[in-house]
Amino acid sequence: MTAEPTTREKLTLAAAELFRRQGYHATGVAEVLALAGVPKGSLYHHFPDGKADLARAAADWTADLIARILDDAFAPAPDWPQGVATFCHKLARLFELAAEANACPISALLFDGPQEGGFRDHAAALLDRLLAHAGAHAARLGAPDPQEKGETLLIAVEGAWTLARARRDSDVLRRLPGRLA
Amino acid sequence: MTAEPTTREKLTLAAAELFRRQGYHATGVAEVLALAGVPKGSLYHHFPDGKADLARAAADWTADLIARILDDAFAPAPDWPQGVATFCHKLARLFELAAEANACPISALLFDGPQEGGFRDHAAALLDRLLAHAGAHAARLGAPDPQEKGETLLIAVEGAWTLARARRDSDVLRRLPGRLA
Amino acid sequence: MTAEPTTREKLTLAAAELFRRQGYHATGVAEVLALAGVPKGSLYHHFPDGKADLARAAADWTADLIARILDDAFAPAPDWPQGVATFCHKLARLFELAAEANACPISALLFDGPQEGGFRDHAAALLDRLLAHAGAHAARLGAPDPQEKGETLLIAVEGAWTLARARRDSDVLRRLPGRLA
Amino acid sequence: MTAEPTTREKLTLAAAELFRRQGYHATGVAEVLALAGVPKGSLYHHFPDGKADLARAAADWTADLIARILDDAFAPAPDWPQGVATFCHKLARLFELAAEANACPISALLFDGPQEGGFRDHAAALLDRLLAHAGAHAARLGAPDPQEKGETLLIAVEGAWTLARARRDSDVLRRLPGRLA
DNA sequence: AATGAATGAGCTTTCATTCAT
DNA sequence: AATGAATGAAAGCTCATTCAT
Repeated sequence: MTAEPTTREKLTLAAAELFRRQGYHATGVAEVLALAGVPKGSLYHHFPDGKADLARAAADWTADLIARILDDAFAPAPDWPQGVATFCHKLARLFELAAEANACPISALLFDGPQEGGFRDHAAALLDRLLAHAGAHAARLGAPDPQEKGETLLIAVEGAWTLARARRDSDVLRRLPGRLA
Repeated sequence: MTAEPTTREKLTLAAAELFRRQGYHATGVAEVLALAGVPKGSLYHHFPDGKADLARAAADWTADLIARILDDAFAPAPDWPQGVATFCHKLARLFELAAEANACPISALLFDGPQEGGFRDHAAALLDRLLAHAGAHAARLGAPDPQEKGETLLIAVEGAWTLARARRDSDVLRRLPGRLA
Repeated sequence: MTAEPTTREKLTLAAAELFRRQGYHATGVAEVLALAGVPKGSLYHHFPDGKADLARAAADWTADLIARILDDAFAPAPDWPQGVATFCHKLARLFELAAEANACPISALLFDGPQEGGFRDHAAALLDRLLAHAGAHAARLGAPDPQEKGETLLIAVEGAWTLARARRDSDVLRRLPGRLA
Repeated sequence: MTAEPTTREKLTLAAAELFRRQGYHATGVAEVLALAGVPKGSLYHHFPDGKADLARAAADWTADLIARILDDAFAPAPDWPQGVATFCHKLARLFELAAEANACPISALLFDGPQEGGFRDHAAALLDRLLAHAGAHAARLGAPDPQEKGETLLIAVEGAWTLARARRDSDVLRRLPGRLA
């Protein structure tokens, strides 16, 4: 039995979904409210800074999602390369979930947001946490140069998602481990 | 002797610059006109479809720029890896030119544009032309699997630009050849 | 030993302060609640008609304040002119209390309030009471034409406060008795 | 044959009228646009800072109006007191023009406006110009202490308008010269 | 009596575009 | 071809108020 999500959660999820699919600037708060099923006035009760706050919450939520996928892929892995392979397959499935306009969640959360406020620094901090997270898995699995391993994984995944999106083909992500070898 | 750029060229350049730095939706036509130094009413003579036309012209211009950089890097190269190294260094310099908010020109032109019209297909075609271009250089230089070489280069460069942007550090691009080896 | 003010008193004081400083329409109920340190939901228990009620209470409180200042100035005065002089000096001190944006409390309470409801008539009645109050002091002190004396005092004080405010200089009020002579 | 007023003039006049009658904060830009008969989008072409710009323009227009009334009253006057009398009668007529809610144009333009931006200083400068204007007439007519004469006139007129408004009686202004004697 | 979430009408402003000259 | 005024839909946000606990 799943509890009814709170208004705040509904808004965060709707924002994360729409900002990723359409981008921050291409998405209106009215769209977010409609998808969340929440009336206009409620937004500013939970997110006093409005759309910018929504972007922060969506970025946080997305970073948590990626961290969880990293853990799911690497926790049971016997070594780093097999963890990478599992991670890429999981991302390919994530890619397929949103049929149209699959912006990479990581890029989307990092680079499209309010220009004012500390959004960019906040996003950069989230990325650093993700890189540290990946690096920790690499170290635990005994990979040499664990921090660089994490960075390389991120670079590869970001680039592959871009090509997958242009081609509308999730297999670009699935074939990524082979390309890296 | 460089001729005074035409109004159309001024608008295209300004649009390419701003769309890359801020994104299509975050940029207003008024900003483009101001940067181009062109009066309000002129836009629709040169770009009858307005902002969407501007996006197409900016994407074309950017694709030409990347193709030119590819040629400059690979034409004099003795083999594929050395061409890759030169290309990455040239991109690092391009990255540094726009001090702030360095969106990757390739990603920016591909994914942020008008949702209507054939923009997305147009952008995908531009990317395919760039991949073919890179693949041709790989073939000419005798690299095995030339088409895949081109794709891998694109993936690596896209991902590295992303990390470089988050870190605000062009060296991520300069160190990319070492990482690929 | 001063008792802790009631919620109603806290709200009235905060409203009187803010309505005078910024005007009724420029002040949000949220601001009043914040200054009073009272939670959102409490307002409508104490002031069922909401903001309009708050305006009435603030006007009443302000009228009482002015009446008290009149009494303090004129009760010990040997004659009308000396009472006027004391009153002007007391107002100059009141002016200085609120460093910025010193709207005259009398004007503020009279003319900026809800447009509906009997607010305007209520405020006019308060002013008449103040005029009668001043007139009574004039009569008691043996001034000729006591009612007109009260009116003239009000006119002078209102006008002087206006100039003092524009000049940000309380001395305009202090020099008023000399000007009247 | 009066020329059709420009859009800018229509907006300025409508704003001056409504801001005086209702106050700056109680007036919506939509009301101004409706009274001016101008579509929404045009406002920001002529007044880039929107409502705040409108307040400045309305204040300027009102200051010019008062200066003109001063000139009309004092230019033909044989001495200062007779000029004052004429001026007060002209103001009484102005008072009657706007049947309801007759805020004093001078006070309204000075004290109710945007809180940010240099509005307050701008308004204070306008008042100083008006005071200098009145003082010049006093000097020309040979009145002693001409500058103070101007200030006293302003104080009296401001205060009298306030009482006239509360009483809804323009005669307060007409009787002002007698009171000053 | 007290509380914080909920509510939607209304606010000012920005937008890409069109029109008249 | 060039220009600046005009246009109204839509944007993000604030508001006083009501509701459920």
